[in-house]
Amino acid sequence: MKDIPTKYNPKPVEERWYRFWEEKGYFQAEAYSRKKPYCIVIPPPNITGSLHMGHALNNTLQDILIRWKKMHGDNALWIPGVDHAGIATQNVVEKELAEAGINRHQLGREKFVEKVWEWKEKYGSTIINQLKRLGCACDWRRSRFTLDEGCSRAVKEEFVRLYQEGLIYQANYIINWCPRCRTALSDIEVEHQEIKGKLYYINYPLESGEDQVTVATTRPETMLGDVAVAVHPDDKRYQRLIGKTLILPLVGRKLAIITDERIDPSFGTGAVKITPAHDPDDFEIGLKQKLSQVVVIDETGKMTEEAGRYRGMDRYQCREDILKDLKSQRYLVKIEDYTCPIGHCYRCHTAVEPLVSKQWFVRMKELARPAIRAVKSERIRFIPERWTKVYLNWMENIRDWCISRQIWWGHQLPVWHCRNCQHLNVSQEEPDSCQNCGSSDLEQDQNVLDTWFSSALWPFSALGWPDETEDLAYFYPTSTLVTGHEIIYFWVARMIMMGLKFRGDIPFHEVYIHGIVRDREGKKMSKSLGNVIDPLEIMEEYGTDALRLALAQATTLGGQDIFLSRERLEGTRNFANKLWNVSRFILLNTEDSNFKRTKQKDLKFDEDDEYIISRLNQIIKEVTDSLSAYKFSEASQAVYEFLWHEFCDWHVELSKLRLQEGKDEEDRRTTQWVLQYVLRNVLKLLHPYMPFITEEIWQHLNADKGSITVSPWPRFMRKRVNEEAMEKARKKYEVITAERRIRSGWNIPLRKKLEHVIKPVNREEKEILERSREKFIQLLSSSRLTIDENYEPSGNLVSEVTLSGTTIFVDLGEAVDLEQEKEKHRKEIARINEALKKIDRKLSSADFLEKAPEEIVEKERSKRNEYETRRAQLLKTLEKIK
RNA sequence: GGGCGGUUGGCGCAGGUGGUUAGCGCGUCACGUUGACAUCGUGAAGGUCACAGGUUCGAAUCCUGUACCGCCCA
Repeated sequence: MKDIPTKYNPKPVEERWYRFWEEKGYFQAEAYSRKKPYCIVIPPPNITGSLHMGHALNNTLQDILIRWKKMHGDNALWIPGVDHAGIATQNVVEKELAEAGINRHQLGREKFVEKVWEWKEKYGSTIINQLKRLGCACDWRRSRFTLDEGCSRAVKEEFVRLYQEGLIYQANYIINWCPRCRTALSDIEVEHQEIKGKLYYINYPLESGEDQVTVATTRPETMLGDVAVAVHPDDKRYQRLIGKTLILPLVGRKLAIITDERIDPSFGTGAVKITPAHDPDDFEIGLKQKLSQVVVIDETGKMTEEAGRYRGMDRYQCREDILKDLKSQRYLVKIEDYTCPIGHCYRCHTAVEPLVSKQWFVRMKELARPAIRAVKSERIRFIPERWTKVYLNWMENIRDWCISRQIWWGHQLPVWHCRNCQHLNVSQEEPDSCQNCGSSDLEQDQNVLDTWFSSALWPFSALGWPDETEDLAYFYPTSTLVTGHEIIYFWVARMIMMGLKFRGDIPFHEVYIHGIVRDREGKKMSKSLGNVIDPLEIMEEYGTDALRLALAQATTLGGQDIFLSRERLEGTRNFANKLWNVSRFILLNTEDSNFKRTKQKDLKFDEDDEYIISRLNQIIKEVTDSLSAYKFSEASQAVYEFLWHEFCDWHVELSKLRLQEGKDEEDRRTTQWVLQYVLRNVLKLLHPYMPFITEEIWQHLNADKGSITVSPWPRFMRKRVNEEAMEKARKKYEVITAERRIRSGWNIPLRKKLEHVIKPVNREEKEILERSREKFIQLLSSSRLTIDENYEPSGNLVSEVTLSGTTIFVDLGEAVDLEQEKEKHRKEIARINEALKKIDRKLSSADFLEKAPEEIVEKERSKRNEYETRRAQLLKTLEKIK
């Protein structure tokens, strides 16, 4: 303990204490406790993932809540786990195979899935280990995987029940198809990006040859699948043509000119080609008007047989060829620049192709209804509140959910097709024979389910569902969900729907939505932009606690996006070092005391003690209140300010004199006790944010077993807040600050001792200052100190005045030019005059006196008095300067 | 096109329910190596709170509109 280094070194500390916590089982929670449950389920990171800043933020906030609640006395459980991430994981393994020159089809489904499991065993725990480095207090015994045995049963249960209730159906419908991943995607898995493209105007001649219609399109290659041309029914330009027939250029197909309300007359020419097989809007129109669907692009993005001589061509190459042909045959009228949103696969960013395909869907309206109610009735609360609207807006316009994916990694549908009678056998276990015809010629559906279909169950599947476990009974509904706004639709909404559906209860009470981590320029951090700040690198360089504190401090109540920079991290690292060093000081100066055995009644607190204990209590309240309201930043800021700028800057400095041995033993013991008392409480308040350094110091302080992790959270004690003592102490600190302004103004270093005269503004202040005479002599570096209410300044004196009007004079000894001193005072007087004018304006307004609350008026009056007193002092001093 | 946010000193941000001498961190300037800490200390400079109206005794804070920036949905 004697050789505590002057610099905090995070690395060994972090390794040591995380192991210790795990070994002691501090993160474990059981259902049988009589304590209040507090439960968070982790937003399961993707098994292919590696910790990025978004994870770091998300999990830091959860860890803060868990650690705080645990100290607060709740039975806090944080359930960890990972997500099997169907498409993403399959992509990763396929890529690996491709390097060896193999594709999954050569391997076959079974072998491929085996390979993915192997991959999972090998790399799937990367992110878990990174979460441990971050300090996460998860109950790792309970770690779950969305594809483990229990979750798989849960998914089957979910599917079968929804199917039996008619909420799952199979249909031929236009869906979003990723030609690279070769699978269907749900609507929200498509990201729209504005792409600079062209708008092509093409002439479609009338069958009669007497006229033509110009249509505008951004995707000319889809014209091969055109089955009609549509205009708005009220569009005057086309009235005479409605019902007539056009000939599709290059193809020769006959197209009817139809009308539809959905056509926007201001787009292009107001006449739109209709391609039901390749455009979602056209698909709807096609259904309504019973048009045929001509499929011209296949699942690989190539042109089909229907495309005639363009068959087999890539969709983009086909576009070029079509344009060339249209041009040479004089059908192409003009080309305009046009920017339009193009859907891209959220996993691989390939442009999505709308395709008609047979897929499985969940009927959402009925599931959404109770989920809307749960939020509207405030049984579930979003924080910040504004996300409620975002959630409701989506839920109220919800569309059916395409849940089947044409990949191999995931939950295969519990559906068996009868090859004999085509009956669909839907059941948890594989049936021996068809329930309809008894045939044993069955084949399981090849599709797997959307990963979110299993994530939707997470808050209860992670607690044991479909079994009715004690955990489920005790911890469900969970308490808080912490996540980013980008997955409100994907995950939050679906958990609410499924929770209500299968548990008859909400999955969580509160949803805390935090911002997205962005770089200095406000861009979202991403590998492709090369602007990532790697949290692992940061932990290495600045320490985990510094990273955590920086992230927590960067959050706002409004859930604004977060900007992270190295400067900010330097700041929190420095703070950790400050904490380290003040602890070092206290440890070195309290070695001969015993905090635990000291009784408060044997101590003698002075004003400075009262001040710091009062402030500590206010901070305890502030931190506790802030955390209760998810004000992560405010809470940490409060301790930060308190520790550094009140405790270190003032109290510790004032303590130094009192720690001298052989002077006043009682005072010395008191000082030691207060230093430890404040430090211990500060460590606790900081522990949720900075678990490692606080544990390290805590262990030094206690030098015995136990852990700060399970120490009780500080309690706010109103009676320890002594307003009067705080007021008095502040008066003292102001005098010292005033003297420092003098030194700074005249460039006098502290090492040079000076003669000081303090002229207290009144008897009361005189008493306060007298009591701290010794402390003043030390802090002011005074060779002689006079405190005199009736002091009449003379000689080469410079001075400063406090807010209340107490003046401190310093004799500069030799003759100095006092012009700048006079100017300073004049300026100050002028400033006071301005302030007084403003106050007088208020106080002379009848309206103000009449309508403003009495206490506000009173405040203005006392402000006025203070200003006047101060001005009087300044004027008096000014007069004496010659 | 609809919706949601943002606009406060050079930079990044705080400032629920109106009354503060408008705060904080970084940066800047000056001084400083007093054994906890130079990852430090002391002091200082720097803001018509985007703009225009309105409500009010009183607006950074509430209302309306405008401008610019960002995000989401269609």
